[in-house]
Amino acid sequence: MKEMVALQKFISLKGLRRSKPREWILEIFLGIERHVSIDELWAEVRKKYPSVGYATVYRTLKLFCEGGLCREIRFEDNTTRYEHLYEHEHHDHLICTRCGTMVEVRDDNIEKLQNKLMKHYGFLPEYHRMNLYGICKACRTA
Amino acid sequence: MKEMVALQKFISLKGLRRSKPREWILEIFLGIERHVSIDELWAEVRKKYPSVGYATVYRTLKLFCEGGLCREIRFEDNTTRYEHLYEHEHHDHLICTRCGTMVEVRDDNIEKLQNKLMKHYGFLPEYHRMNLYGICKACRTA
DNA sequence: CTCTATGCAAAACCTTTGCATAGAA
DNA sequence: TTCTATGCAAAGGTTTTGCATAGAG
Repeated sequence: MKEMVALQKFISLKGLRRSKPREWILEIFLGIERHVSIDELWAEVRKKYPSVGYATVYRTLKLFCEGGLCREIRFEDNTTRYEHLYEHEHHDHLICTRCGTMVEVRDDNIEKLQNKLMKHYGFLPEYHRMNLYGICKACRTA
Repeated sequence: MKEMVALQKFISLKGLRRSKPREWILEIFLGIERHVSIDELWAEVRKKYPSVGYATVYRTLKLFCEGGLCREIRFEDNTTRYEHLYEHEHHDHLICTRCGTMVEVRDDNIEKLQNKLMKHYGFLPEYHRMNLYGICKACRTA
């Protein structure tokens, strides 16, 4: 898949070396659509490739971030998670405070106003994080 | 001050007890307008009240949060900080990626769109966190 | 008196690193 | 061969807790 190509390209570019563990971790990571923590990803990787160590997953995720394949996100509940980034558009999150469900959203009007707001305060916009918390439909009708 | 009254009220309500350390910590906390980490606050508290322990500051900040006096915020750079909340309006942050300067802002149009967005996805809005990152004027002209 | 609050130190976590060995190029 | 990558274990940080004592009600 194209992410694997992007990874190998990035690896060559940096003068690093291809390796099986990196390919395995990317394969498993891409197969999970949720945002995963290192622990969760490690557990999943080990199911199929038991030899992989925690530190490798840790270092590999950092490498993926550098290579533009994923993004680290820190939530209010003290957890650090990683989400797919490669060819994914920028998006924000709606998070259910009951069940934890997360929906990726994007609203161009909000984006515009955010940039306008930054400019108004003299900032050159770079990026942003917006998490909207509430109770999802399923939880409200349950 | 009114925050002190609110604190004592909250303490009675919960069947807890008043104490000097709690008053001291609140006094120092309110005197700092920046967002502080536990360490920073502890250092400031000790300057005036050397007997106070780290764990007390830690537990007291949690208590303040419960009592609606402060809010814990976790930033992308892995730091946990606390900001005043009592009778402070909701606000978001503009953060300079060069110097770390933080500006508190509020944009009602954005707020409205955020609520609209949540409702569109079936969420009952509760609260949100929005951090906009960029380069501030001072850093750009420096 | 009774039960909470505190300070200290240690435990529990999570993140990051050092090092000897395996593996790419 | 020469470096990088890996797994393990241990080190670093930070957050949280246990416990004996002080203190509030």
